Amino acid sequence: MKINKKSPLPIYYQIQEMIREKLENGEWPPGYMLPSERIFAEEFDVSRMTVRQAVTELVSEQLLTREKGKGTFVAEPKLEQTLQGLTSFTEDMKARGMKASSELQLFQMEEADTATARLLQLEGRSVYRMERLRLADHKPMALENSYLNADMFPGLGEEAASGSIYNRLEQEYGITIGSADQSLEASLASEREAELLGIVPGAPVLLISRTTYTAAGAPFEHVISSYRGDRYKFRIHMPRQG
Amino acid sequence: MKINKKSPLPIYYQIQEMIREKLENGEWPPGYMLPSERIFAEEFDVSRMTVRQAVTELVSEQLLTREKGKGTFVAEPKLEQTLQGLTSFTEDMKARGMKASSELQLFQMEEADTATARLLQLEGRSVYRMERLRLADHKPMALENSYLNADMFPGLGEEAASGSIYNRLEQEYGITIGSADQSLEASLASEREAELLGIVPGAPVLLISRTTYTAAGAPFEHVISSYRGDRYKFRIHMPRQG
DNA sequence: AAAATATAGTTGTCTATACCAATATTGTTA
DNA sequence: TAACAATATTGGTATAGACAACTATATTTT
Repeated sequence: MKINKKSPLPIYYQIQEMIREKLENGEWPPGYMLPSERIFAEEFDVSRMTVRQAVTELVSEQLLTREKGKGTFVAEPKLEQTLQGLTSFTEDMKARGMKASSELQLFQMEEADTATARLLQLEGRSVYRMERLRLADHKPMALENSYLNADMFPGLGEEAASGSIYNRLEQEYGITIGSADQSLEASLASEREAELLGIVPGAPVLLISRTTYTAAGAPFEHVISSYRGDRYKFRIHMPRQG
Repeated sequence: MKINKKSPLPIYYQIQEMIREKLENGEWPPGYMLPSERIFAEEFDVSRMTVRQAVTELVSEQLLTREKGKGTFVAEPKLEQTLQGLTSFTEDMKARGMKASSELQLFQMEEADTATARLLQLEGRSVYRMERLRLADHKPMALENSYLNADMFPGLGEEAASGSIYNRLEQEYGITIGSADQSLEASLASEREAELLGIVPGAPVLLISRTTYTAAGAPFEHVISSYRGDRYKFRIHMPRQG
């Protein structure tokens, strides 16, 4: 509960981070009333406007809510959080109360086809291709084909397929994951898909295609997954207007 | 380009709305550099901080971007906008460059089944049910079944099925559309679906299920749509971490 | 006891100013 | 002309204070 006025970090930012930490570690639970702006200002010996600047951003992130005449309160958890962590099969299954695992079917470097090269904006045409059978509670759920821009991740080995690949890309290759485009369509299982997924050819599958971008806007990954139609529903919450 | 200092509306809000209007009518296109905060302040004869308050919110909405030492600029259109207006079939098709139309198959008041009653949190069990065949460029695209809470919209007639039903609900019944939950899954066309959609039974269809809530959080509509798998892809952009 | 009133505390809005940091522009020099 | 330096402009941070609008509580009046 201290700030450093001589830090190069802005005061409002220090206060903001302090509050954020209280929220994250649960010290200030949903519904909790924060100290008033004047109390904050006095405690830190800063102007009230500086406190307001710290709080305003957290309010716009919907972590806090302000009520005129009453106070500032910790917001209820956003339903919107369903959107986050959704890229990861592991996270997705965890949220559904299932245990995720996978069987590596294939890992190799290869020449990208035209569509993939275009999506990944490839200079050269080398991609890592990774095919994994995704299991939920040890039962087949999806067949996933990933294509990674090989130029961006030199020396990536087969062991990357196990564990959290995103963490590794962020830590070892210094990228920051930004946004993603996804498309979903209904299709029928091919022979190979059917065999691996344990369904009959022609059974319905949900085809999910995703392109993931770095925070800088560079596409680095393209994934095409076939989910068993009888086991998987894609859920999404749309905050406003739809 | 005027503000009214004696209006009960806050000055920062008036400035904000003025800017918003310039953005919406295209007077200030993407990339356009806004007058500097000091210019604004002088022009309106207000404090620079007041101008900043107006701009800050628009920046947090990603309609504007600020660059230190350079200026404040109109942001490029958000890809995220694909999320908005997505509830409406008409809007969706328009965004895809196609013309939407529909054929009303059924409109009646009926008793809700258990699942629908639960989703809509019905007191009574009356719902309007509306079945519409949705066409894009005059070709069948989806079969849509809507269930509306009848208690909330007394006297709704068959003519509601044509035109923008959301506008009507907002204007005549005073609701404000808030959020929505959607789920997507792959399935196979039933006999009836196949006939209306012009495909063979067992062809892949994308089942989209949506529950729409008012801004106050009350569910008022549940829609189940079957989209032709060969003609429709559901696209979504996930801003961060997604 | 109930109703009206005062009071204190909260966020909301706004001012006028000051200085900092990053960038763009202009002027000067080699 | 090119490189460098000075200046101007822009947004970023921060202050100290003021009054308004709203809420809750305490007090007084009826």
